[in-house]
Amino acid sequence: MIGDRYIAALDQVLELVVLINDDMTRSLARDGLTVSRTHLLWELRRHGPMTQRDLAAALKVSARTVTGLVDGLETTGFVSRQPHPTDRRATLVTFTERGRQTVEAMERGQREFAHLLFAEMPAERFDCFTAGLGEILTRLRGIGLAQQLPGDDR
Amino acid sequence: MIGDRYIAALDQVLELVVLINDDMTRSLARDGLTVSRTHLLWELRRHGPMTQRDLAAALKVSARTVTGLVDGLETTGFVSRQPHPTDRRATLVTFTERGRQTVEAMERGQREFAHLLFAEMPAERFDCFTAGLGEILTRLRGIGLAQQLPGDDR
DNA sequence: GCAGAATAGTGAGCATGACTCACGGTGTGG
DNA sequence: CCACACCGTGAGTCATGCTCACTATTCTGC
Repeated sequence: MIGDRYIAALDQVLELVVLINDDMTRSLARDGLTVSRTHLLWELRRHGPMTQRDLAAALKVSARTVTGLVDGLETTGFVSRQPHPTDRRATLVTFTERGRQTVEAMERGQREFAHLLFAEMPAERFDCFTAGLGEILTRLRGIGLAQQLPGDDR
Repeated sequence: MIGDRYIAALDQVLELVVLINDDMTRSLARDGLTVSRTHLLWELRRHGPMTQRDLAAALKVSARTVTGLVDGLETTGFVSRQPHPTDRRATLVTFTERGRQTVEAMERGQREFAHLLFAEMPAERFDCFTAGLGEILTRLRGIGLAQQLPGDDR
């Protein structure tokens, strides 16, 4: 049956999801980080200093959760809270030197990881793989939105 | 720079990981399940009734965690605890009727999902995609073990 | 210019899932 | 038959997530 090949392919995709997740979690733990806290650092890297409110929106998480994440990152010395220059209600979350260096090191690590995954792959297969991946992503983004609508909007 | 294409491909893979994770979490929540509890149900599906100790080993999780997962699944009526026929220390975790039906429904859902992802993809691209995916998985399995050794053995 | 609405952050309290440590009940090998 | 190993779980901890309530501030509309 042809559908079995699809099942097998989906199993492969799911295994990939698990392996990537585990690998990330493990390597982050070595830096004293968690996945959620790293997402926050990444967002900070992309946007520069941000208010916690903006972080909550960017991470699609409640404001309260951001308070907790920043608490943790502040305790472990990756970020610091600065007063907002014009809005005394808000705080600006900024990198410490250690935080900045850690994120830069992670970027280098990611580059190495990408190389390790793809560098030895024949160019033709790489192109075809990314094409297939892109097609799946497009499809997933579509149904992802479709499935969100009935249950919860947001 | 050629490495940028690898980075872009890795970004795609990471986006896939996130999308799949979110999709799974959402659809499981509709059934009153979580990812962890579903892993347990899956293991039960593959092996039949199991002791909690075996479940802990299969899920790569502490025995205490399994107690909590089974507690939850028992409360929501997916599994039940049965006395072990020969070892009075152990309990056998078995499906309830509802649990069995739910898992079977999930299997059908997975089949549909695989179809939805791949059925419209040209055969040639599908073959090439799965080939690339397989290559990456092989590589990841290798380094996954390699990376475990220095940090933690286990 | 000032009252009331909206916004920013956080305390309190809850659920889940992961861990360790300790402990009681049970099985088993010497 | 006794010491040791093993099964499950209570107790306590940590990290994420949530909501609700509250304070402090800012903005708006009259």
